[in-house]
Amino acid sequence: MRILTWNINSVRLRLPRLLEVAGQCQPDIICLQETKTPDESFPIKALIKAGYEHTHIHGMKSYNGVAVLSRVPFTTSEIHHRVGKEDCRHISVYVDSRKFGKPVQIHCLYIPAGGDEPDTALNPKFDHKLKFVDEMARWFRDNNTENDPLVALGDFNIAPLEHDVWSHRQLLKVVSHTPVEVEKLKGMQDSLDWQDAIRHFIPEDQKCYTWWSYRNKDWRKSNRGRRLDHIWITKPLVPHLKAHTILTDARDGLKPSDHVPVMIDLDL
DNA sequence: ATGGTAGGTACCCTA
Repeated sequence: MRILTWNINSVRLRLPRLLEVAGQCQPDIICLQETKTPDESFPIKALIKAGYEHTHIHGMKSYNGVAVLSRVPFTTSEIHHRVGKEDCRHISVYVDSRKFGKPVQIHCLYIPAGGDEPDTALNPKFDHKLKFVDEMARWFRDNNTENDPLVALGDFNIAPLEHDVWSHRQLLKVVSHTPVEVEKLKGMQDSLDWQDAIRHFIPEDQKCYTWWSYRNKDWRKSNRGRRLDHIWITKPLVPHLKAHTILTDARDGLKPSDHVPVMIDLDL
């Protein structure tokens, strides 16, 4: 089973790029963030036509929005409201698997970006981000065990490791790489002893990015990237993890998202 | 130290 996550930054504008990625990579399950559209204007027909007959979408006007598009059926699909808001940042689906006595849960997350100022007293968006990550940690721990097969993926808006950013030193005070966020994300990772599926393949001392700002003139040349998009799996899934792909080339071409798709293969 | 670009929307918000 091939699972892909992508912060698409408007699914309506990016539909041709999405169909291109789907055709090239043939993922079984596509998880999107920042779809930026209410469900009634989600381009669902084109995706069904492309083979993604099973859809779980949860969007709103202008901001946020998450979606799961699948070739395989779900047994359950859920919408989760976080930190007392209804801002379309967490949905989940359950997929049956022969390998486990219970379904595999897939959680599609769009963690708040957190604004510019890394100070909760001055910036409510940063406070919201930290509370969101805390709540995720608590919720995963309260609703599951480390023996359950779960996948958590999406735009986490945090680059936790030194080599998840182009300059550790220069980004220590930049939202996405501050010590307080990294500590919160560690708390979330500890909640179910989550394994970082991408760092399973790419050593921690090697640079790895999934996002490059639109503000850089030549993103490839300057290469000031960050690894904001993640795929985490619980321990029972680790023996089934076969491959990963970061579709860096998707940052090129006509009307690219500032994030690139990230993918894993699980034999389920 | 600053400002740079993109998307959606409605004249400004978020990233």
